[in-house]
Amino acid sequence: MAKKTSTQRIPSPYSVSIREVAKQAGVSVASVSRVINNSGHVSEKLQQRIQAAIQQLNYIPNSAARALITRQTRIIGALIPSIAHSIYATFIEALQQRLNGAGYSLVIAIAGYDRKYEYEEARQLILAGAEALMLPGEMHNPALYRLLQARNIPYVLNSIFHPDSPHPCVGYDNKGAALRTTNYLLDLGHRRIATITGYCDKIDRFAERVDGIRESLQKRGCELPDSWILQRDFSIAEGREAFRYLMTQPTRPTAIVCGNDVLALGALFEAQRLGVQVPEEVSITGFDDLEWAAQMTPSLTTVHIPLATMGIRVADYLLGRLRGEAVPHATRIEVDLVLRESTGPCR
Amino acid sequence: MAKKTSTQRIPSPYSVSIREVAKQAGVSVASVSRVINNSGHVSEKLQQRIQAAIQQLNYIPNSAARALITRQTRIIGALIPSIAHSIYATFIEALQQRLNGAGYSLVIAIAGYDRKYEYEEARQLILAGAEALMLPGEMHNPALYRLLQARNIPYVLNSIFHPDSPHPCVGYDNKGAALRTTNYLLDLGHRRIATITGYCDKIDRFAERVDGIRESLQKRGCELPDSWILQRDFSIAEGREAFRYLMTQPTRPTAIVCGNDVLALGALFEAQRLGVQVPEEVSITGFDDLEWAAQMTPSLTTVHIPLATMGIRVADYLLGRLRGEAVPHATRIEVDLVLRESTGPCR
DNA sequence: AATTATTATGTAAACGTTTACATTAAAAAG
DNA sequence: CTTTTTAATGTAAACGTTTACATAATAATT
Repeated sequence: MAKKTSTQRIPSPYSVSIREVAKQAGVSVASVSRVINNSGHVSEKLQQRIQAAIQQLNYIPNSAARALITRQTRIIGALIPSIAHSIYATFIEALQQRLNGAGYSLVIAIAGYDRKYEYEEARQLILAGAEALMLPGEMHNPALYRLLQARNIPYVLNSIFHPDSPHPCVGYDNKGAALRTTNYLLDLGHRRIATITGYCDKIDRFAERVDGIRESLQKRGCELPDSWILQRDFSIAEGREAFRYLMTQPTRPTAIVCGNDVLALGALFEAQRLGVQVPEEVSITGFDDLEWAAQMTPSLTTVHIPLATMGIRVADYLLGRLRGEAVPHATRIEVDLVLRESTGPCR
Repeated sequence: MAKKTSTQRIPSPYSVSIREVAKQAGVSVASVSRVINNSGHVSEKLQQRIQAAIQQLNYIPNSAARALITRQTRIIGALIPSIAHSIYATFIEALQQRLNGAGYSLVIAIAGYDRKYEYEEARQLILAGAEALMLPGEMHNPALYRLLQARNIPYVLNSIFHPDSPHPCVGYDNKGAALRTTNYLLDLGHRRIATITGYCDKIDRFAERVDGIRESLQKRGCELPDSWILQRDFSIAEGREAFRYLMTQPTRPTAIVCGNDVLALGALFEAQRLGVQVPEEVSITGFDDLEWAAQMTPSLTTVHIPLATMGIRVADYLLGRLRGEAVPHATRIEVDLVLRESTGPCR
């Protein structure tokens, strides 16, 4: 009776290993490795033979084996709330470009706005081998911070500037920017100012922006009533709805500070539909300076964020940490209020 | 004289290996492994002890070691031309969600519009361990196709539907959609039709859309003069410029088919600036149906693409291939012309 | 020419998992 | 109470690299 055939590991058919390259070139695996990583100590002659073999066999080193021995996956993870609006696009593009240039790959995880879910995504990122992480804002699951600490994983927060926080960050002063925006509207004579913004309890950056508006108003003896803080998901439709609501109230604001450009765009679109003149009847400001902000009619007064710069700074921070260099704990990105047509003096 | 201290490999300080978990739980590494992968054959009692040890030590398996032995990195790569405009956002988000659900990570590489550079990015992706790849459109470096073939890496093209091509794809019929759009304009009485679109030699999807316009016109005895095919980078500013150019010509088109929504948005913005009435003086159509297309005034007649569906189908194709299942060679995504306010009868 | 310093090349031991196979323990059948 | 079957657990060999160390070859010095 024939014995049952023992299952045997079937090698992946098309994989070429360093050993085959070495055999083809008639050298040792060590020399091949040295050529791949050009760590020197290989004669010109051998180098050529090995390069030829690599070409011939279409050899690409196995990343897993490499990562295992060097303890470097060369993967960096980024947690993003959403990419549904292009807010993050330029930023991520710059970040990725910079990381690629340094031989790292960026893995993006879309975390949504739930802290529990975000934690799971972060875990996945680490499981996937991420050596460092980028996180949006400061409000995260404490378990996530503990995990990063425990595993000694470099990370950096983006889009905020909190120099006194224990967590490193690269970003801008949300409160200050909103404060300046509101000051500008006050200077134009506006006193009744409302805000259409994101959910402050979920996204700290919106909370900070509201704080800035409130502080600016209070310093001039004005107030920001709770009923004029309209918190919405950020979509154009929600911005439109919120604007319509404000316009149907007995007392209307003369100026609206929007938490971001998407909401501002909604407000502008709805103003157009309702025949509300901007800026004559109501001034509108945004935050982000997305591409169309400058292009539409009326063009949008908004806070410009140098997103590409922020991407580069984030990359440099993480790369610096991974190289063991000294890096600044908090990096400030300067933002500017760009004055355009959507704001004007209060009538 | 003391001998020079020999360099020794310094183990990463905070990494916890499966061996430590095994020791902590008082079991063998095999049992720990079985629990991690819940491959069964482990008693309730041991399972609990092991889970406790994992929790206690905050153990996360080493992805590299795992990938090395299983030959699975669980990484899928996506080549994206650009994320500067949110065109890809919804698509990628859906794709990523689906892949994550199946335990895979998505690595995105921004490839730009240069085929040589794209090849390098693809190589990087494979070097990073990507088991499968998604590529936009069909026009790629032949070397890239050879590489994929040689290494037997599953891949799929997106945003096109070429059932007769040797390459698998998930996407829509660009030519057909443009043809239908143009037919609709012809039905409205338009005869002088121009197009503002992307660079056809770089991006096949734009070329196909132009083909569709041309074929539609020819069938009705009309023509698309070369001077009315305006190829631009896609930005709002370029769309504005192209529209202005068309409006200053001795003979104006009465309708403009734009290659995508961003260019259409530019045209609409410029029309507003110039005081050109849309659709009374000129009808404008887009392609993509981005969020604001429905929201602005006038709202934009455009081709709606179910991007989330496409993302899911792409994910399912690649996951199917990786599981060795039979998968459809070409999957068609149905697109619809959405009629809105930016188009009307020719005067 | 002999010795020493330098450089090139090779050998083999890790890295942290998974898993085939061996062994042991428990349950079922005789 | 054996014997057989089934399930639980352990042992050790891979996986494809990198790199410390050993050795061989070459160049520089005496």
